[in-house]
Amino acid sequence: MRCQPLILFLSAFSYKNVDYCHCPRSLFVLLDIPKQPQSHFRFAHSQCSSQSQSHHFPLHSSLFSLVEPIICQNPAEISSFAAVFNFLTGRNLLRLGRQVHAQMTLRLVEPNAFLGAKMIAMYASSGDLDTAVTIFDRINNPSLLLYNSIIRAYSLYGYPHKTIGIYTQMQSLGLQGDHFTYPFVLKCCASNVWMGKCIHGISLRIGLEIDMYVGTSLIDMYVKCGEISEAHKLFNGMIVRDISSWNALIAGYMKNGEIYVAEDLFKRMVRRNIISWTAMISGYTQNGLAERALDVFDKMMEEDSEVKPNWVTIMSVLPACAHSAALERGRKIHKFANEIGLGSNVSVQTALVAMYAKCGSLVEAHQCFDKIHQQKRNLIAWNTMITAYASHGHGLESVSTFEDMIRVGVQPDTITFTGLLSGCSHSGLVDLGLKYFHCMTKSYFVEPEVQHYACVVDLLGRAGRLVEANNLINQMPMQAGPSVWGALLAACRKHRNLELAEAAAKKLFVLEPDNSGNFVLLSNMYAEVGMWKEVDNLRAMLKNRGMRKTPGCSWIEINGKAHMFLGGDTSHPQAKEIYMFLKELPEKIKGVGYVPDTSLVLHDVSEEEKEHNLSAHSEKLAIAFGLLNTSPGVVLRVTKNLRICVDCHTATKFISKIYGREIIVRDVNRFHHFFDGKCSCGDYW
DNA sequence: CTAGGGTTAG
Repeated sequence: MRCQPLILFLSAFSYKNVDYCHCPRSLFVLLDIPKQPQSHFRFAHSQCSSQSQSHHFPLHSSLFSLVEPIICQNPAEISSFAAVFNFLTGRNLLRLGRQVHAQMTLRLVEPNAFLGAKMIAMYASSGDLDTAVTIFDRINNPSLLLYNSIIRAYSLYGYPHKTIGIYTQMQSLGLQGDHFTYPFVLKCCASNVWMGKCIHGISLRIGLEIDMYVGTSLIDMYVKCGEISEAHKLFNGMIVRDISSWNALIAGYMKNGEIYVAEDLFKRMVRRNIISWTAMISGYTQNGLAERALDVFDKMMEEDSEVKPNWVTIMSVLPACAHSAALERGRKIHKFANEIGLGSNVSVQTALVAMYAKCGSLVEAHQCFDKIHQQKRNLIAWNTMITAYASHGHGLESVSTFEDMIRVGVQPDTITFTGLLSGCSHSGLVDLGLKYFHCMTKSYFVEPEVQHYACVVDLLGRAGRLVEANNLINQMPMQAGPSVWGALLAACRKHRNLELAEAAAKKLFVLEPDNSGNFVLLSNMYAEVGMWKEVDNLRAMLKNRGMRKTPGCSWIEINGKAHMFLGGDTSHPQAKEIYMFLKELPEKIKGVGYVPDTSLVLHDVSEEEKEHNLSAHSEKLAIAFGLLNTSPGVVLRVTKNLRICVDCHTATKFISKIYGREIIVRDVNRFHHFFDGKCSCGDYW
């Protein structure tokens, strides 16, 4: 094989699309390796340092034999090596890169600033920042290009201090930085407006603010520092505006909760790309408007055929399905993701696991997790699966998944333990949970945080060990947050400890003054023991603060369409049938042992809600609607915005028995699988 | 070179 064309080819291919027709056949081996999306940067980092490295690079020796002739024929050619490193950049081929590097060293090729920059780019993109830094340190006559590549590396790895340090060092050498430097330096000012403003000033002084990339980076910087008006000012003053400048501003307004401004900007855009659409979709999701997110996704698919959804788009729309428990929608998007070749993207797969779990289909969630290639299973993927099991009350599976994760050498983090501990508490695995809690620092190097304490308070509390739970709160090394007191309050409700409940509620009224749920819970406890004066006091407090009890709301998806019910709702077209069904229900299930729990009827907060008697609870309406509109054997999946009430829980158990149905209810904090008269929570929720 | 991003407790 002649080598010069190969070098030319490699360098050309690294920059632009190349006409494939003239390539030697063997080169297709090289061509088949896609450039990795940038996120692999971060993950490659941890993957490469784990022991399973060798599985990543099965192609190395054959690839190396392709690259070798170039090196052999031009042993001292800096440009040959530069072309090869350039090609390897972004392809996650660390070992091959190291082989080339070794050959280079053997042939006594000393890298200059140009070659050094290419090497740094290769190492940084393959997850080996340390080597990139070493190379940088050894180059004697650094150039702007060299500085840019190390700044890029540091900034993408998320080391703001290092980036700024190198940038300062560069300045002290008299190198100003160019339009390639500033986007990366600005990325590091995300939470430091002061620094951002300094860099902004410098870029103005050297006349870079007219650069599109620098301009957009400045907008993004101000957005990330929470100074949206500053960002908008910059946007207005920009001479050359790009789609990305609009996108950055739209995303900023969405993050700031100013949806209308974002919508207006989006409407005013002359041209939109996939990022504009994705910004809208994820913006809606972030602001809790899942339905709108799904609508925008559909609209994009209908109206804008130019635009092609990518993995970020899919990842942004799946949480919207999860949020609204739209299982059918989620399945469709899953199919679509497979069609456009995103089926083996870890991030998409992880989003799928979460979506299926949150839509109540633990089976499909697990199937998706299984399909994630062993080596690609990163921290987030494991966390998602552990949390999925936890929310479905499969504590033992949470634990065994956690142990698998440890076995394959993935280091757990704080979220892993919240998942694991909540799994233990949802399943009543008190001792196991306590064991993990007590050894998490020593064995796994994860320091307990507030949310872990909340899980353990919940764990002890559900089991009735209220005094221990309370003691734990007193021993906490940090301030107990709302989640901790909330867990204690819920436990006190379950085990009827009014004294502790009052203490917990008192804290919560201060910590969460807008959460009516705490008032309602305590009021229900007073009512249970007939302390009506206290009930009245709490009602008055609610009223004074202008709050109302959050109305109960449930929905069920049938044939891909969501049907929503409020407590006592009569507005549904089939309301008559539903109420007829519910009227006859108690008599039917009394036959198999149902005893209505009417205690809660008396405790509704406001008078007008008294009419919403037990049979009209929103979850019952949804279940009745489901039974009336599906064929026998179909699984019913109901989602509720609050916790399921005791009577509905009991009734649903009996319904599952006499109708032979599997009914899956997602309430605010967990899943209940009803089947054959039993619930997966074991009445432990 | 810039813009969009999957996992968190009651």
